[in-house]
Amino acid sequence: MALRVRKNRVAIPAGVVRVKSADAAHACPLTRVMGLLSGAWAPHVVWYLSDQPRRFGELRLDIPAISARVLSQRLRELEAKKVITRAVVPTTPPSTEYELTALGRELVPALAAIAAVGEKLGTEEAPPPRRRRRRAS
Amino acid sequence: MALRVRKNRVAIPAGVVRVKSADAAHACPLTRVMGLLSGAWAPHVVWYLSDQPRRFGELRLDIPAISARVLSQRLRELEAKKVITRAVVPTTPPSTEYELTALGRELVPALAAIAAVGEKLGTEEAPPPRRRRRRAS
DNA sequence: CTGTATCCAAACCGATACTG
DNA sequence: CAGTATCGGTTTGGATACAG
Repeated sequence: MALRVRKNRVAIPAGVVRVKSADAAHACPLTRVMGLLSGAWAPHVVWYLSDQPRRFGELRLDIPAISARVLSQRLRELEAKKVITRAVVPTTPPSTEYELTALGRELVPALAAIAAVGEKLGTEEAPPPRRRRRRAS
Repeated sequence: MALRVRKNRVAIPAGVVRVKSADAAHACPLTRVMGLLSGAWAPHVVWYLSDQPRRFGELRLDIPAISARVLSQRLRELEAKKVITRAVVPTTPPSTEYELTALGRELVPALAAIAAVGEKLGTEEAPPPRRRRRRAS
């Protein structure tokens, strides 16, 4: 993995190299996992699925701020990435069970670590994730 | 914090409540931290800053895929959120030192957990984070 | 109940060019 | 070196309405 920008490579004077951080050793392990959790809500989905399998509507209640559209999108993406499984229970009315796969469960400790930080920061005021104001009209 | 969607609230028959997951107990601790790491590159910035303070150009080399514009944006956002500090060293040419704050260091373990998962998944092929194809023209 | 389709806004990102 | 300005493109997300 070439360690240099494509276009605007900055010329660092040889000898001023302070510390070669990205040495392919612990290069970008974040990238892989981040790819699995793309989108602001994917982590929440996995998180709420970590307790036990849940259904669409339950997840919707777990994450009030999410819209059905986005929840559906993330769910299908996570399914495609083998992070969760989708099981349709042919009842009336039909219901679906979403559950973490082995891969998905791998992510839980990481999310737990994040949640732990959140708890620790805790009480401090927390700016809402990313509220969008609807246009004034 | 009302546990119900604003508009499209789904009516779950009372008695079918499987498990009350989001009970304000371990509600959404992710949200707070996610807000700190908004954007696909913010985690990387914090991650590469976890070793030691680094300069703008160094971070740019650490994260080849990032553009100067976005790096600058994230840097200023993280500074505003008190995750990092910016110190301008009045030399010629001028240089700047970015360093994690106490808050920023809180995030490192969480990122380490993510990185650990990434390492564990490791060798498996990893779809690039979110490569954008430039337009064909 | 479980989604999907449209419409629209905002966040995010890269390339390039330019300033102090 | 350290940024910012501008431009255009992609991605994510909310609201609403509607379908199986």
